[in-house]
Amino acid sequence: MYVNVLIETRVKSNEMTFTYHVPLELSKNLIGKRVLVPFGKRTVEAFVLEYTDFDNTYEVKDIIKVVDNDPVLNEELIDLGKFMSNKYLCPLISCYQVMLPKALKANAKNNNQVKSLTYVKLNNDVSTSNIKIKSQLEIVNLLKENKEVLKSQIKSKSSLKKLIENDIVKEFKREVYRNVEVYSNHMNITLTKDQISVSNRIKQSLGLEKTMLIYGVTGSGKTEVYIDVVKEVIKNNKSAIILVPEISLTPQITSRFKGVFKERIAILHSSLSDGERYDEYRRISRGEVNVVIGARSAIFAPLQNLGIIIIDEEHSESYKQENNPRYNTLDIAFKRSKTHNCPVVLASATPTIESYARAKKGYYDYLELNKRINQMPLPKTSIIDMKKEVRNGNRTFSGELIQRIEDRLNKKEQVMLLLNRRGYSNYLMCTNCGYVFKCPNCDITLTFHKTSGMVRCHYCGYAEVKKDVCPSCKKNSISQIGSGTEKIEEEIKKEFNGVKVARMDADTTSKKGSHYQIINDFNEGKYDVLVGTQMIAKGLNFPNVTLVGVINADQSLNIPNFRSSELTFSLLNQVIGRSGRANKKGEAIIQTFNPDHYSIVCAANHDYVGFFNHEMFLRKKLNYPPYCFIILVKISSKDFECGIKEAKKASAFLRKNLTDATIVLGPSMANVLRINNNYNFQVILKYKKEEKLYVSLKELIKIYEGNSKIKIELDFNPINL
DNA sequence: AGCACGCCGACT
DNA sequence: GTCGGCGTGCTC
Repeated sequence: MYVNVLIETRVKSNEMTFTYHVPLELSKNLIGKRVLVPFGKRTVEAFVLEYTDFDNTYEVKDIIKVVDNDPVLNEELIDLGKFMSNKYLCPLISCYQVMLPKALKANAKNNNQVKSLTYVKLNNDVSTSNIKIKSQLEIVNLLKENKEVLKSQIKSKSSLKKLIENDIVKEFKREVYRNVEVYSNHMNITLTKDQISVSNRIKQSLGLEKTMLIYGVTGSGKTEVYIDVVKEVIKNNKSAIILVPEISLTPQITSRFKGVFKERIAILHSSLSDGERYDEYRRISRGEVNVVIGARSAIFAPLQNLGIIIIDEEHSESYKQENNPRYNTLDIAFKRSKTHNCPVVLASATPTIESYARAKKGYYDYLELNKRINQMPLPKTSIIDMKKEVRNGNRTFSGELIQRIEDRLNKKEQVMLLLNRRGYSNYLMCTNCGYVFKCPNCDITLTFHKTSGMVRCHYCGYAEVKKDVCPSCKKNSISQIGSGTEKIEEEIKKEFNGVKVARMDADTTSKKGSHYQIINDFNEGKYDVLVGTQMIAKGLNFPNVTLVGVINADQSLNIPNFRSSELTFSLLNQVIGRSGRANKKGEAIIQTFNPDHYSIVCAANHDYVGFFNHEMFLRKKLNYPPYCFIILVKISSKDFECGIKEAKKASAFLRKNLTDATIVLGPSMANVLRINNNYNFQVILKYKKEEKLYVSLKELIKIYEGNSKIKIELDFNPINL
């Protein structure tokens, strides 16, 4: 018997498999299992994809052993991998690897991470009557009473050892799951009329392959609707996947689900250890849970009998994987929805332009939650023109923001301040000669990390000790340019004597549990002000927050990306929504140098539709999605000249081979030309319908396969453009 | 990833 | 001539 297996290696074609012979004693149900095979001079793990006939064109080797008792890839996942590989033209093996937790990937070193505990019990075949020693008798009596006892609970180790040696006591191992600590919070909540009507609409669609979009303003209680619908799904003996962006996978939301679904839920978030993740995954694949809540990769959870897929904050960029395979979670959700005949529910206060457009066109069912559950109006929001403030000498905080913060401090209410720039990490410049510290390998300024005293490159990882003397003019005049969250924290403390400030960004939340700690402490009123990056904008619910301040709304507006307005609108909308969530009226202040920009004005007016219409007008005019699809063809090389030459060839090839229905732009230099000493060029394809697309792209990939000087990569509907 | 193969410069 | 540098291609 012979099988085709998939090996992690840079082979010619994306789907190339290798054929092995299966020794008779190993030969049952190998599909989807991992096997150990000799490969060249190495021994590697491989996924078995299919049975095949003997092939005499090359010498076929034997499988060494079968790694798994149960398949790690079921039929649906095998199929899903092929679908992804075809859709994104990426290596098939990468699709399978991304679906699985580390412990189940096909890996060179096979580290099975099943945790087990050792128990002891009496050997019933051996008499205990001639035991005289007191400590041994105690153990025997204990085992007579309790049958099975954890080995570590028995105090007299030497006596136990003796009993085991004499075959009176047997020890055995039992598999256990690691104890994943999840806070559980059960609230009895009565749904509002609006929530019930949305919930009912979804329930009516269970069992159908369709997509529904909930446009729900911040604080409209989407979580309750999810819980209500999932309860119904479970009643029908089906299962549910709920996806949330990683940063909003906080205890505030997960504990709500845990409180309702108890041990029937698996929670997959990034702070799980590899072992914990493996345990959660096994619980899912064994059918011990029927609800999975997690970030992007949870879309691959091998639940049988899926009844619904809910994608919360569907606009979030985190649903697109930014390295190979560059999949979009929504695509995978639609595919699984088709397989299982179940609805996909997308929800957001700021749906992507594409999703809302599809809902308007009737491709998606449109549902709306347009009122806050507390019946309060959305926060009154003012826009502050920072150009005027700077003229008055207010560089960081406007007079109005200072005055409002003071007011809240007096009232013992809380304030959140958003600055979408991580930490203090800004670039360093010599104020004498203008020298800027740059990475030697990339065209990127180095960012300063105060904790380690190092400057780092966020693209290639290069790091060096921060210098105090300018390498160019030798003057002692290096200064940090711009302000990050840490600087805001400092300045707030300077401005208000005795104010208690917490900061939440990538630097303060790297430790396990610190995220929860900050949220919890702020919630309990241990701090007056919470300063943070976009991390604080999503999903959090603090009843006592009545003021939200955006320090610099232009940060995301100025990035060179056709989605920058959408991003800005969405971020502002989300963070404003953190204000006034309970019974106190909320307020928000946006500081900006572009007070007339439509994304800022619309965000302040809570006007999604206004924003949508304006943005659609521009997208149509400039021919961007949803009026077309975009594919980014990335061409990179260590050699600048070679890169340009091949990028030109690639664009010429595409112009020649694609029809006139496709616009081929470029080649041009990538946003950051040089990363890790690789020069990056790009060709952009815009099309509505292109029948020769896949044929031509496959051919293009083929031209460069095995070319070690040039790397070519495709990004379907890129988010960074 | 690791190893063989092969093509070209330096040197006993 | 021959040793060895490393770029290139292959592994069922």
